[in-house]
Amino acid sequence: MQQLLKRLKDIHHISEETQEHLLAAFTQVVLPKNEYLIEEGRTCRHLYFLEQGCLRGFYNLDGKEITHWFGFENDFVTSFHSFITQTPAVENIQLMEGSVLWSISKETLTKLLDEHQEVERLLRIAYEKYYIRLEGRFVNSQFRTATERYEQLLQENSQIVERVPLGYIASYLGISQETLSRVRSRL
Amino acid sequence: MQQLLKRLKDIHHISEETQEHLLAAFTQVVLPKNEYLIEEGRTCRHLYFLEQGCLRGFYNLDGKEITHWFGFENDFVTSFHSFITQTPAVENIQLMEGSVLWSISKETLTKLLDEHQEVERLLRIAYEKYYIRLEGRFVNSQFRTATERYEQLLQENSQIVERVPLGYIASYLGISQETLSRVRSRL
DNA sequence: CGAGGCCTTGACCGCGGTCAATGCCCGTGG
DNA sequence: CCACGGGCATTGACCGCGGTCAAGGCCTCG
Repeated sequence: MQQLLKRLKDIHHISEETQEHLLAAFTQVVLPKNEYLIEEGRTCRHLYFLEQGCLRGFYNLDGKEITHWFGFENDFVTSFHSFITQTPAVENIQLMEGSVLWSISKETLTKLLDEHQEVERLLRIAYEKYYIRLEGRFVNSQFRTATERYEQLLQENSQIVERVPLGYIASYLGISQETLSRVRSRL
Repeated sequence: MQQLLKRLKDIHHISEETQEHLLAAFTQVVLPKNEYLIEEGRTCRHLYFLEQGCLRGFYNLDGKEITHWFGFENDFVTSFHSFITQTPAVENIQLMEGSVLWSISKETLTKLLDEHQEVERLLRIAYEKYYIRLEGRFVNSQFRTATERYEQLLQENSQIVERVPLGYIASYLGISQETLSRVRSRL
């Protein structure tokens, strides 16, 4: 809970009063490894803060699972498309470790947004950050060889390599598991 | 100007009073073909609304220009990374046609955000939309063959094909111009 | 001890990149 | 009016990166 509050305050200053209302809006969720947070086809009604653990977002393409992002400690996670539009998700979110999360429903968030201008600003700034993070990934994803992608991952997100099975990492990088294995053997 | 107002109202309802303040904050800019809106290395201090015309965002990689997005009528455009963080841009934005734009400075926008909760909400919702749009592009960019990418572009953004040189489209799709040409000849 | 998950290694080959030549269209100037 | 040059697109030759298929090694866990 303190972790969540600290993360929120890192985004933008929050008054004492709003802090209380914010924290009261979140509910703790503890789930075991391999559990699903969201399944494809169902509408995602919650936004989660990941206090402890890690998870992956993946979708199915021609019968294969494509992992396209990972979440770690202090990330806000959900199927954004589904959560924002309240339409069925095209992706799944699955825990890769037993995790501790804090959950807030769409309705509760909407209420907070109506009642506290600070929350509106907080969310706007959070979106800004998430937008440019995604943009950065997008720009780096094209026009790089398999080796370059892996080396960049090592430099910028080495915890992924340490905590995640190689098969997931391969599809995250947009290459096959076999190619990733060969890249690693050449170091 | 009416176009800009309509676009804003499409995002979220705005009171009469806020409407006036919003419109007063924008300045018209008319620029000829090939002009730059933003150049790499300079910090981007304005957000633009594109009323008429079209443009491209591109960055340099190993001496080649990589066009990674296009803007058309009714788009809000800027180098988001640079505009949000107020650090030097890594990309360029260049007009592909003579264009009519409406410009708002970072300072003016910040002031509006402080004074009108509605603007804060408007921007938050705009970011939501832009975020899921980018996410969609990202998911579709990997694991598709050159032919699939082009066919999808034809279906979803046929105006790009009609208004933009093929060389730009090729790098937008993440393929070489020659490959795009061959894909097109096979129809 | 066997089964299954995870990773590695080998053989093969096709997609798509690079390089280079050529064609086509258009604006500009002699 | 035609000639020339530049921008844009097409086409061919070549070949390497990385994908697929398949086999095998190495854990861990029941």
